[in-house]
Amino acid sequence: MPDEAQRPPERARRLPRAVRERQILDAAVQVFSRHGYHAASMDEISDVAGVSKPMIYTYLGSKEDLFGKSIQREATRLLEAIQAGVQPDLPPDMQLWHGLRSFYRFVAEYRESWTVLHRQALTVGGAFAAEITAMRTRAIELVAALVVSAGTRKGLGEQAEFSGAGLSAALVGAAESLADWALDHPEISDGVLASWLMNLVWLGFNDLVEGAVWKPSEG
Amino acid sequence: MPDEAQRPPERARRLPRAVRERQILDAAVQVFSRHGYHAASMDEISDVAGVSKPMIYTYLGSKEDLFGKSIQREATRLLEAIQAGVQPDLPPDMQLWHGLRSFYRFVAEYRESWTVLHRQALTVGGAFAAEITAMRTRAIELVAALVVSAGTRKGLGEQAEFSGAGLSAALVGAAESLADWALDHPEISDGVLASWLMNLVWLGFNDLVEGAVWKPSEG
DNA sequence: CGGCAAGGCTACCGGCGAGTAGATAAGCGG
DNA sequence: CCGCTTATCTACTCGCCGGTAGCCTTGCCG
Repeated sequence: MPDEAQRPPERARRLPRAVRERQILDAAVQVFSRHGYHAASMDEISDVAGVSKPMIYTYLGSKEDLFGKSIQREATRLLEAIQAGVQPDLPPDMQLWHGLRSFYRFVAEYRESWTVLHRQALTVGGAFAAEITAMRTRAIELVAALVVSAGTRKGLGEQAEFSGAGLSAALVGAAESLADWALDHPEISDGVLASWLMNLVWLGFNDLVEGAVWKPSEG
Repeated sequence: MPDEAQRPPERARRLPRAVRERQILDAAVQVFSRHGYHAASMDEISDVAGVSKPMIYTYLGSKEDLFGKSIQREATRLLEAIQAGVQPDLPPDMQLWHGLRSFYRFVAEYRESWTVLHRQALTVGGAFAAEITAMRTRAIELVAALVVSAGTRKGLGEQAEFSGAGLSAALVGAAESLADWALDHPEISDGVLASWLMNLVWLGFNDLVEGAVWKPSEG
């Protein structure tokens, strides 16, 4: 089979800059998610991307730049995925439910994105850690708003408002931890995962053992 | 002030091996918790410990050995702190309550230990990550046992048992996340933190907004 | 008071990996 | 078909850091 003439030389087919940049970012996310920032080498990233090292430097700058751009792209993806699934005019519990489902769908589909954001980004001190922490804080505040909203809607917002920040931090942590757990149990659907969390935090264990089960009232 | 004669020469006072080993481990935990495994340098650790680099190698072995021993010591401390606070003959909710309080007390007192265990240990692939993951899994299973025990005690263990693993993972994640949050809010006592979690997971938000509040039934 | 084990140090090696210099080739405009 | 822009490579430099060789020194023990 004379396929050598047909298939152009395996490596280094000339491609427009934008495409190469995307490939490099893909490779970077993959390698960073596997080894973390410090243990990842530019050589391995260039290997995975299928280009040579200088390309990375001419297109995307230093290792730190590259990491920053990787983080930024994945963070944007995550936020957009969640925002796409949430409808702001629904009641708080339904908003949370849809947000959680979108979140777990994203984690399942882009597990490397999630890993690099959740685990690796904090291990580089400085600006990135701050950026990630800020993003996480926004998420917590968003959840806190939902909680307070649900609380005041039923009266007695006092207690809920007081401990809202801490509780929301705990809830976000629970969601993240369950996401990690779900990576090892891909057979569990995002709907089930979200339901577990809703039962855990919205109804609570006590209601659960008494037989009450929360489930989406519509859609 | 003639204090030079009284105070023996600042550096390199001769000390027995056991003491030096402790100092080096203290320094290692401190530096590892600040920079993570890869970004930490043996030079900085030796600086902080107040000894020269070869001492570390003669006493505690390679960088990886040193990290392993640091992890091991801190993990043991954490486990002992928690076990010291828990009484196995109490009902499940009280056991969880006391365990959580001990946990938060430990994190507040040894924040560097917590950081190195929680954040940094996973960034070194291989044996350490596995060890830490195993420890965490044991914690999750322990909590799961409590949950199932509480569930069957009230009848209807079916549902609780089915989702117990995932829920426990979420609960442990919530506890960890709240611990991180508490690092930035040292004015919140361990009792309050533990109470929040108990309300979150044992009674649930729903009961909370309806006015019910869990509190320790004795001591 | 002398010797010797244990404590401790300075000064170095070697490799790995970030980052670069400078050459080469492929396609597009004329 | 000619050149020039842009994509791309090979092959290097250089500093940092894990790890070590060899030497000094303190103080206990007889």
